[in-house]
Amino acid sequence: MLDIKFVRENPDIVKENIRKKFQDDKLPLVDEVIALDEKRRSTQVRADELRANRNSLSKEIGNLMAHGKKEEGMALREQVTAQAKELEKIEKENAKVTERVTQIMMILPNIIDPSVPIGKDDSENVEIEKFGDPVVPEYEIPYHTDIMASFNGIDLDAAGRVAGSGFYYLMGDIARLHSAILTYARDFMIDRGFTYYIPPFMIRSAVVEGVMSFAEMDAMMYKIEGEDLYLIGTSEHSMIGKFIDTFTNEEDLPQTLTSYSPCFRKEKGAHGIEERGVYRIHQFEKQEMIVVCKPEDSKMWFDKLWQNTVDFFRTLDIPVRTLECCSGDLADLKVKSIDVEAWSPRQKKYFEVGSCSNLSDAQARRLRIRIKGENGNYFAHTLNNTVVAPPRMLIAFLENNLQADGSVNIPKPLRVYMGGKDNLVPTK
RNA sequence: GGAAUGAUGGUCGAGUGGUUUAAGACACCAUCCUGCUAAGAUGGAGUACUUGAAAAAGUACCGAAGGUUCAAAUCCUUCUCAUUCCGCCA
Repeated sequence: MLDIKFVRENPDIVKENIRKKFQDDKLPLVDEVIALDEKRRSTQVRADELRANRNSLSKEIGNLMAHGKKEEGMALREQVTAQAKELEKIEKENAKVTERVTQIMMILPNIIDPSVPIGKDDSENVEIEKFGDPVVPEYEIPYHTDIMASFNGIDLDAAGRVAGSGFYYLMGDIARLHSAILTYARDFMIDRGFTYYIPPFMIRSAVVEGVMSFAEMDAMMYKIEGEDLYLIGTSEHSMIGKFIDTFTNEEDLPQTLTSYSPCFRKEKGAHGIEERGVYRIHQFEKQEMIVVCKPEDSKMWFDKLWQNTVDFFRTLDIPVRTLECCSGDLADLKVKSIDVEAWSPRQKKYFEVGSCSNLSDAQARRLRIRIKGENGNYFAHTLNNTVVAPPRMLIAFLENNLQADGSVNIPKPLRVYMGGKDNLVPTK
């Protein structure tokens, strides 16, 4: 969400930005919102005048009544009643205009960072850097569910009967590996100075509506029947929700937080063949990082955040690359976003395992996340990034650590969480 | 889940329809004054929007949203949260 004052003073920048994002249908909204805003301000001035008049007359009525001058009081009362109609009309008009202004401001995209590559859709995203060699071994890498099955580690049939498609049972060493990765990720981020959080896994509709659009909400969120509660789609929802309508003291910044949560997503829409198994599912777990910082620090934090994920995957011997979202693929609230993708030796390509976003002050303005500063108050900058999200991450882990004999290497940092084992041997 | 009580500024706390411009205290900031582990005096200080070059002014905000009224912190309705008691429970 942009600052209406910025739009008023820089309509050309706002329009140019819309063009860069290939959303030309939104161009007329800029002039519309500027005109509406002007109208809103003029009606507010009139309404304030009327209210000021009413306040002073009411006070006089009070005085007159107190001194027993009933008739004079009644006369004034009629005056106030007379202008009440105009006030009501103006208030209604003002509310209507304000609603439309807010509506437009919600869909005007944030000004993208100058470094963002221009492109229409995800096909024009740009690879930034590769970390580690994307090796394709000579032996065949089976589909990830088959690798898991060789350890007796997955039961999708039973999950289908019990909960439907998009759910899974993980068992034995594979389940333990899943937990080990999350615990390692937690400690990895704590060691880098982040504060560990376990947030609420359900949130109210008011918070949901704050952190996402209605369309996203419909496509993602599970609602609890008979309650005003939704299952979170990511811990970002409850972590950012924590800051809604708050002031944070400048000296308490930056807030560098790492949160664990299960995530629940409807995943409405069609899925390709490579999304079978535990790639795209209704329930997964995620270690996330959230940063709330001063505006001048957000670029620096953005680079630190995605670097954390890259480092994490590299300690587990998984080759990754960073892929920058082009202008057309960038969500409207974001100024810049980089996906971390892991190498799949089976598919011989990279696939998304994390997403790092800088929202500048757009999310903060929308949710009134403010900083109390020495020289006045201002909106914070917010960022979020995935540390790791198994079981999808297990796909990359198993494919990259699979040996010719079907066993799976446990990289050194993970062994302490796996009972000291340095490899897993298939049961069949 | 049932019942009772409550929610007021940075903190405590007064306020049951009209000199409330939210009293008072504590904490805070500025200035002044005073020779002693600091006290005192005066003043200032919230958030948002609007008008204005500025000084300043106006409006709204007493948990939230509605309502009644010329006028609401105060009355009415709904909701949220907290505390206590009972019940249930890992």
